[in-house]
Amino acid sequence: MTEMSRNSGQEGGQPGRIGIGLELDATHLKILEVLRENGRISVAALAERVGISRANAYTRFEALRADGAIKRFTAEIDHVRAGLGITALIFVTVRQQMWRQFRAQLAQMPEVEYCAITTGQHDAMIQVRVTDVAAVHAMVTDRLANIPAVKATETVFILDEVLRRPYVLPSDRGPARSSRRPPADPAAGSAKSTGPARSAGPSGAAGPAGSAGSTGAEVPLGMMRFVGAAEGRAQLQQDV
Amino acid sequence: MTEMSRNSGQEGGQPGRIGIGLELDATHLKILEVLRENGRISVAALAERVGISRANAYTRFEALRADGAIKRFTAEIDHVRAGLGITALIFVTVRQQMWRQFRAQLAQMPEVEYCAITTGQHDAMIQVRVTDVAAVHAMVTDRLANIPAVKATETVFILDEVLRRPYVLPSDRGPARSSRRPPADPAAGSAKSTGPARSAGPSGAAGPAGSAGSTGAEVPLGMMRFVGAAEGRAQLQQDV
DNA sequence: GTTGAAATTAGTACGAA
DNA sequence: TTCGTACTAATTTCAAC
Repeated sequence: MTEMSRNSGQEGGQPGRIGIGLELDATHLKILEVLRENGRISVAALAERVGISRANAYTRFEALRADGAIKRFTAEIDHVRAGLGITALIFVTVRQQMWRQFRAQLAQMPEVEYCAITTGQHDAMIQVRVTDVAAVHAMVTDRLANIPAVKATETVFILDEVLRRPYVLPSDRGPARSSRRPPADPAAGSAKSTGPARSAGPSGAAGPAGSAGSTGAEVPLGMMRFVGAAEGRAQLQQDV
Repeated sequence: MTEMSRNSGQEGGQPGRIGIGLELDATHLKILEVLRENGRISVAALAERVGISRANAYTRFEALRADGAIKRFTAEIDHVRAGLGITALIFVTVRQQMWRQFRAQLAQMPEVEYCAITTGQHDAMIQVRVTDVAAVHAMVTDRLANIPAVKATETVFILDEVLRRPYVLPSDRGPARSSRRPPADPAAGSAKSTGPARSAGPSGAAGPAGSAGSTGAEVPLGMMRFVGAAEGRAQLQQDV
């Protein structure tokens, strides 16, 4: 039930046409802005905060949900408090003919919180949350490695999560536009920055810590270093 | 009063010791389980679904929030629908004396949805959502590259987000070590409005009564390939 | 798209098991 | 602690403007 798909789950859209089942105006975005920071706000309070009538707020609220612009409401849980103190990223190289199998296996792994298919050196990145480092090891060697679709993995620990915004919205950038200079934030109730100081290894099990290293290569200004796609799947990174 | 005005800071914690202000029992986890899939469920419905009284549910609900186990409630938004069709990961190498500056600059970038400090070749990974590919380029070259703290970057595009779970919980893993077992998701009442906007569907089947689980901790750290700091990324191929 | 009133529900308090 | 109930305040719905 946590599956996602490229088209982001259409409901009101016609086949063959990705996208707009509902034209989102500034008010819609404002609603989303409030809702992403306080998913439990009452519609009445929401209306007041957005500056519209309650009935209007109800209508739009329902429309956003029915349209799929709001996918669901969720509680952000402190995973450390919940007993999952270790977070790791596993970069996976997948045999290109076995994507389906790979995805199917992923669904069987409850410790996986997020998985994205990427360009670059690897094919996918998965984020896992577990109780201890040993569990990461078990996950990688016992489970991932046993999937034929998995050709190679590379694991990295997360030492701290500096920032997590509920969901980025275009309004954060001012008038929804492309790449140009962002004007000042309007009424963007800027996301309260996630508190720092949450280490991934309070139990001392932080694994290979430290990142003293430097790869040396200075960034060549004006030149962005895109990593090419691995083996026959790419096509997203020109336009630079 | 559904405002999130409650302070999410410590309340039950003693000074000098960050840690368990609240012992989470199976009921607490069950509450979290429901809440992460339907953050707008009413406490009454939550109580029914968890199998406790309404008063008890209110008490625990507030305790979880005050304790910080629940950090906040948020709406998951379809970023494509919202106008942000491009997602990218930027791996950043940071000059080690300038972390503070780096973090400060991050807060100024609204397109950043997530940032984690990692072990491995790079020091941080940031996830950005923008309208188009050019915006990624602008972001990396105009903004990131201008931060003195940033020594180098590496960018990768996300082609598809295969799965995102609201938040992983220990109960997902069941009591014992995991094998291959589907989590048996008891479909959340996230469907369309079935009555009041905050309802979650009455008395769904109780979820899997998983208890606090621990993954087998006696796995010897062996052949897993942890990426150390600053080691070159030369070797990529390795069958685990 | 807005306001106002009715019906329902949510949140709180308190005694009992 | 947890439950059950009664009471008060708030929310949602539905009407008319």
